[in-house]
Amino acid sequence: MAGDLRAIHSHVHAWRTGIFSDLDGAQIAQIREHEIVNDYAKNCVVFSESQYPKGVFYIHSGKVKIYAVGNEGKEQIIHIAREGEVIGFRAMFSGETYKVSAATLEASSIGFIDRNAFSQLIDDHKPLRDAVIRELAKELGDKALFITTLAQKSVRERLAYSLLLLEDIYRDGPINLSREDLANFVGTATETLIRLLRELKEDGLIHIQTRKLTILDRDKLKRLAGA
Amino acid sequence: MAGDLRAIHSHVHAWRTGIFSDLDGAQIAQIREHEIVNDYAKNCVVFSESQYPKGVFYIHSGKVKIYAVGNEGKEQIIHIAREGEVIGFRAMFSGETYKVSAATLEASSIGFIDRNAFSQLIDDHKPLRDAVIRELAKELGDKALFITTLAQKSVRERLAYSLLLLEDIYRDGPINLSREDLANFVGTATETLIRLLRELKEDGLIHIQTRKLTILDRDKLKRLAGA
DNA sequence: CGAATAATTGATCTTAGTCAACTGCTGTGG
DNA sequence: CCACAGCAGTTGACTAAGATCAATTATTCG
Repeated sequence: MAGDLRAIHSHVHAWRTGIFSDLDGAQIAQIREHEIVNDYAKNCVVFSESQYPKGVFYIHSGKVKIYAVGNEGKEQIIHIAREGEVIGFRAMFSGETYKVSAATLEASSIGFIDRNAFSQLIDDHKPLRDAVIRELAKELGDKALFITTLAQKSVRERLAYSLLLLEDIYRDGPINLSREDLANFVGTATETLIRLLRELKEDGLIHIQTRKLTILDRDKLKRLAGA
Repeated sequence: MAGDLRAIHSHVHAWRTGIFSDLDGAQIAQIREHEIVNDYAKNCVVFSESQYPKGVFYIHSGKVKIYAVGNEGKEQIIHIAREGEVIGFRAMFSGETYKVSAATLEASSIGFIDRNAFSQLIDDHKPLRDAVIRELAKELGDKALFITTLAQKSVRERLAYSLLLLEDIYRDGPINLSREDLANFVGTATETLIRLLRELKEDGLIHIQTRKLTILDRDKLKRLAGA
């Protein structure tokens, strides 16, 4: 019973974030009609580069990495999506294939909404449409910052910046990523990442328990990431 | 008189690119009613980071760099816009301040369209709305590639890739940028950029005439830019 | 309990950034 | 029209950040 309550709570919460946040109950019910929910294990591909998108994905629970693969096979993680986020609509709107892939970082429950249904919903509901445009615009602003950070900052600064981003994404628990994924998010080699993590630990900025990272001194990290 | 003809021609052409490309004559006329055109000299700021957007800018002629300034004052050029492009709508839709600045790279003629007028146009014209969403989505895909390139490729590869992008932007003449701007586009130091340019010249891939760069061997550049 | 996979460490090497000096344009006023 | 100031471009020497390679130790999972 307690389990059910938690499930319901997280469900309600999820629909209150991201681009669906402005919709009322009736509209959400309408979306639900077109939604097929699937459970994904850890490390499952949700969609893959160069496919044509057939719809969008709504994350009910779990975490999904959005990444591009460079031509030496190295992943660059562009974004980590959490519950409440809709993913995969970029390509749907551009009319192109996916330029990125998506894979679960942990067991996740993800709904699929057919592209026609979603297009229809967007045409019919101005708030949803505005939310989609706002979301696209916001992400584009985020990417400008990401590009600048990548181009101008040292790996150490980028790591600090990334940890702060990740703390928000993993807001209800410790950051939980493989060293490789973390390195691919920061944009560095795994070995370099490990060395820098150790430095941060020795300086008392973070706590490390194998895969689980906790931030201890947010202010110092911010200073390290910025200026 | 010949001057007038050229002006008209370039004008007509400009409206045929970018997000306005799907509009018919009547719709363009309607936009024109709300447009104020200004001439900008070289190196003029069009809009600036942390301002609140009051509308969007339509480039009739000229080139505009869109850039972010890192906290050591170094510019990172995110995009170079050419005639036909609408700039500054990202921030307008996100409801935030500009996250980037825009400045002319050469003398340019740029129209301003008030935010209310533009919003109205978007709500009224589904094709324009779709074009805006498509454009935002497309740019987001481009940024994913840009991020991956920046994170995984050497400066040499990035330079090759950048030159190919720039060739398309400067499609009607040689690439014409200061060494500093080019370096800030590639994401490297000016000195490094100069050394690599010389190598490309010595290998016969490009031709250099002070500020003007021409690509001689597109295929080799593509190979250099990476698979 | 191993086998497989992930994490860590050390040593080495390369790339690209920084600093400093110098050259060569460009445009402006005498 | 030329000189010169100021800025853009170029070059060299040096340095350091970070990648790569190779080996070793933890973890995890069947």
